[in-house]
Amino acid sequence: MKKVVVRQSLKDQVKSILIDRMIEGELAPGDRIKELQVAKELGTSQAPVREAIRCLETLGYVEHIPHVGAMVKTFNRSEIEEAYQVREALELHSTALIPKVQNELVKELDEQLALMHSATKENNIRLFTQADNEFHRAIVASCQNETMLATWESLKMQVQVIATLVKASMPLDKIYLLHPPIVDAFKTKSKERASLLLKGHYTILSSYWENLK
Amino acid sequence: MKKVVVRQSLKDQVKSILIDRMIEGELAPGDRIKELQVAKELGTSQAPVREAIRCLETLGYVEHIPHVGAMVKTFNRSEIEEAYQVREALELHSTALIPKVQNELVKELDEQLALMHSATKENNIRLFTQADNEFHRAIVASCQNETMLATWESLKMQVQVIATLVKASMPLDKIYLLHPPIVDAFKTKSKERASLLLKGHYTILSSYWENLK
DNA sequence: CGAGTAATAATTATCGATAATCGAAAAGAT
DNA sequence: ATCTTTTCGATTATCGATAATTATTACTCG
Repeated sequence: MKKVVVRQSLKDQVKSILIDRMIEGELAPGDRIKELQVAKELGTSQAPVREAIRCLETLGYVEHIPHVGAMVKTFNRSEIEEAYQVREALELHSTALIPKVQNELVKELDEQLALMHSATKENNIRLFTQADNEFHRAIVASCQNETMLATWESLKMQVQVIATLVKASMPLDKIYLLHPPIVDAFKTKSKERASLLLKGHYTILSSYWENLK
Repeated sequence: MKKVVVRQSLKDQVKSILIDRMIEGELAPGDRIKELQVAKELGTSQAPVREAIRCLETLGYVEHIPHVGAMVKTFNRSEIEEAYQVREALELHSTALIPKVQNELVKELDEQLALMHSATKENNIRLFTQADNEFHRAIVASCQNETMLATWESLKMQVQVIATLVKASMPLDKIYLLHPPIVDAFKTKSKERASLLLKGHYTILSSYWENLK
């Protein structure tokens, strides 16, 4: 892998740093992000920080109120449910759009399945979630529609929240078991069956989510 | 209607002006947008213009290359096709999600149907496209999912392009005729049938689009 | 004591100027 | 003549400072 000179704009660097802080939990939902404060910490001026924040805003990571400021976004129940429904729509249609099921896809699904399986044994929610995400992402990616994939990825944050919450209360092995049949359907080139199973997968997870009150 | 004092940030004003220019055709796809030039024209500094452009970028209206500048986005064939597929996915799933078909929806669809009909007679593509858009928007809106609607609307620009092109070559009355059956299906509360017809509508339009070469 | 109002502090929004970067044109080398 | 290097103009990216706005506190008057 070539390591070319890194020439990243300050805006991009600030953005990365802020995202990292969110992942690490240093920046929790509801926290204020003050432009000048961050600028001072990172040794830049206000401008790049401001741009980075606006960028995070469009990604749906922060909420911005004019003349007041930005804060890390907190998702309410309905926003999360909504995002999940959109995600389902995209995945089901993606499945239908796959021109011809490639071995590449099946291979990727099998790999993520294995990762999910081992994460289940260790009860590692973080690892499980990651593999789960890659699993579903692979399906969307395989329909060769960049716009579809970009749209799907724009829901990442909301799905992250629901995933963590559901997985904390629903045993990982139960979630895991929803996936192998889907791969089997793809292996037999049966897109219709895969689509149905995927739909069932969402129905079951939704009902678990409903009971989380 | 109350007319409260309008206090719009410069960024928002610049954004509106630039969008207007795009609609009016003063800013055509491929045109450069130079920050300082626009700032001078509008009598502001560079900063608000810069923010406005970044905003348009995330809306997908302009393309921005670091250190080079922004230009009005031109969509290529595949981007347009892709957006159309995503839109189909969202509309089909929205139909399935509608909890109970409300009279409100049917009424709205009927209204837009009438507008499309009169636009057909006058052969007014602009008016037809607008009604057509509202028709499909109403379906997505009726599933009560704000995220779904926002996602759908994010594809506006690409769909605008395909709509104009297809309608220039396919007679409006043929397009019009695809819609009444959908409304009928909703009237009889048959979501499954509506979904199928909607799918057929997209299949037919896609095939027309394919032949446009 | 309490409601309304003025002063204040904190923060964003905007500005004008400068630095960094890119693309094209000019100059030089082979 | 062609390719590379240098220079230059144009434009974006960043800076530090100021204006505008909001939220908070302190204050006045009944």
